Amino acid sequence: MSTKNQSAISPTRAEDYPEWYQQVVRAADLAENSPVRGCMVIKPWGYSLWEQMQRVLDAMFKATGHVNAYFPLFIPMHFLEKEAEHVEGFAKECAVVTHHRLEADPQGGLRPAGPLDEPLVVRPTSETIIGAMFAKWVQSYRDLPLLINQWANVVRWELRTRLFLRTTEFLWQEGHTAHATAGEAEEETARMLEVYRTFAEDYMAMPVCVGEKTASERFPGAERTFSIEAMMQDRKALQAGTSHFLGQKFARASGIKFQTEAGREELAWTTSWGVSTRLVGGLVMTHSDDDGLVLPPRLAPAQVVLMPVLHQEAHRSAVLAYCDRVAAELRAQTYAGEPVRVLVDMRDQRGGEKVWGWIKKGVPVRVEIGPRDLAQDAVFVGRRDRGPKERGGQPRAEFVAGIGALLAEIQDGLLARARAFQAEHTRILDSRDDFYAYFTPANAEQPEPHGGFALAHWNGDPAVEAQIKEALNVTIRCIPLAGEAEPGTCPFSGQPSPRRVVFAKAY
RNA sequence: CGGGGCGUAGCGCAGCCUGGUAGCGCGCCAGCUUUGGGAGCUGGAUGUCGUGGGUUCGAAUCCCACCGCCCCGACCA
Repeated sequence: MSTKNQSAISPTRAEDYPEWYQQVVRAADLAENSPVRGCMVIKPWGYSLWEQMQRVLDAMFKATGHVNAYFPLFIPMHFLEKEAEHVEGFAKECAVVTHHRLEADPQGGLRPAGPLDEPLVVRPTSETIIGAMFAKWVQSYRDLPLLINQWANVVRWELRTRLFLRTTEFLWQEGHTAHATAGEAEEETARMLEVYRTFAEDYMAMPVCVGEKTASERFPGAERTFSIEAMMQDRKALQAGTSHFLGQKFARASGIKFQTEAGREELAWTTSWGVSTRLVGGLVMTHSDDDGLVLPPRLAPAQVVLMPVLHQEAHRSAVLAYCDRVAAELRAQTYAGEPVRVLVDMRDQRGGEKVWGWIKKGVPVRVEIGPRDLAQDAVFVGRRDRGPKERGGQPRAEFVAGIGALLAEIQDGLLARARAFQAEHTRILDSRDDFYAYFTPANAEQPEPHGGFALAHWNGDPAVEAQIKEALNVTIRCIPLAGEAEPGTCPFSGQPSPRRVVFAKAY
């Protein structure tokens, strides 16, 4: 087969962005749809990517004083009823278990038997059950702060799903903490938001806007919700992580009380924060190109893949030995304080197929090693952040010694490119007309990529927010925390505005 | 749940308008050839044409209902 496709992924981003996303996920073998509607099977390459994320985040949580625990999947239904806003927010999307036994039915199938006294809700999030446990664990101010995280699956019965971005069941971590004072809980909320920002930018190479949510976008039951918002290549915003200051609402609902040093009984102040497998989707849509996935080195399950060229039997053992040597030398090198992750692809497959396979899987550095390289003590190197044809020979020792720097260069390059993209599609807008024009595609039938982030003034009125959402499907992604608050005039209401907020279409 | 598109071999699709008993590409299997590159040739295996009903001598094709998938909305991490 001759090479006729210009790119490995079809359609391209420009042709059909949603379809491109699905094809990238598939071509990289990250995940596929399951027999159960809305759920996904995460395949080994996708899961190892999630494992990399888990590993880094888990270390960051531990470094900030948190410990892991595990709470049950099932929540007694009446627990959900404890916090009014929380019920309202999640009731619609809860899966409910009502039976505990199956028996044969007359048609030869199975039917549920043994109804439960009280139905169990499959956790959509664990505030309520963790709150119930915290209430038992917290007696004294000496028990605070209580800093717990759990890695778990949760279920939210969504109407519309997309691999990684929104699935019925997804994997995540949820941190839950209890504190003696509002100030400490607010500090915790900010601290974890900063952990997420660091992770997104330094590891995922995904620049984010950090800010607070408006009331309408707030977590059900939270007093304040903060998020990191990233821009995907179709210029839509992706909420990539959230951190909530829950005030005393859940403490009141669950009875998390403690005695102060003075002997008074007080309600604790709680927080919760989480990121999910949605981050994988965000990673895909931030860096990938029309040839498939592009992984930032710090999270790539394999940072370098070695592909021995084994055409002639006569050279086979020598090439393999050389390959092993290069692999060992690379593994002895470090990048970002860790040994370089090297994978040797020994599969009996045609060279071109193998190369394209790893391009589509996004491995940062590809190395082809054949007899010719061996003879010259060299390697043949390709970078995922460059074109597939842009590759060349290099002395072995030089390549090995420079691998850490090369990976750093790729990582930094991806972040810089993503930052430039975000900056390019962020506008300061001061008139209603400009705003509407910015978010209206020229061709409504086949909308071309348009819009982005708009920094505009807002008077703080939810009605104004709702009206914009209604008209343009554009929402306030966050009220940015960074930078000086610059007062101005809300172009939608003509009223004064304390500062600019970030508007965008969102996932 | 509304609007649009689509369910035919493992994957991607043609065939449907104008009914006659299923085809292409890739993949897979075998053999030979090739080898710094998503290989070439030859041969081969693989389909209750989403499900159920109807019309008909005959349905992938026409009609009805249902199910599922994708996109755009409503809802959401």
